[in-house]
Amino acid sequence: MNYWLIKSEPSTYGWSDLEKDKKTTWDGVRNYQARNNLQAMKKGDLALFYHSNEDKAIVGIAKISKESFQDPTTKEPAWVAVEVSMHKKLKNPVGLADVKKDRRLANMVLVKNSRLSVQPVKPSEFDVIMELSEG
DNA sequence: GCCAACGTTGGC
DNA sequence: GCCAACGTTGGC
Repeated sequence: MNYWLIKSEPSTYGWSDLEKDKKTTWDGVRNYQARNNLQAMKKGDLALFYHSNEDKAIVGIAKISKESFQDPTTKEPAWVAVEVSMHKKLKNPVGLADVKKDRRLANMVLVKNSRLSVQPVKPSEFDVIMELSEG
């Protein structure tokens, strides 16, 4: 089981949208590194759901419910999408500032390469996020 | 709204 | 194959 972090601007598609939809197609990724991460996702993997720009916080956990397939928003075979389902809302959002404050998370991709929209997360990092979300 | 960081494009 | 120019993302 692998862990990931997916980013979205809440005004474009936020956690509340996923709660309403229950599941959604994670498409529109046009970055090779992010694409490679999408392709590496396995059914049942968990992904932290991060709100960029407005919130700057991890707000929930999504579950990969369908492994990578052709991105329906383009004909170019280079790009793929996955389907994610609503899994669990965090008790408390974990803000970017909280992540940066915690020494155990100093090497998170979110900190090191904040622009990457689909990131791998280490199990140990995932555990720390869970701990922080408990308040 | 600004700008730094990063990725991509295209001329040479 | 290098690198300057440009566009985009996202934190502040």
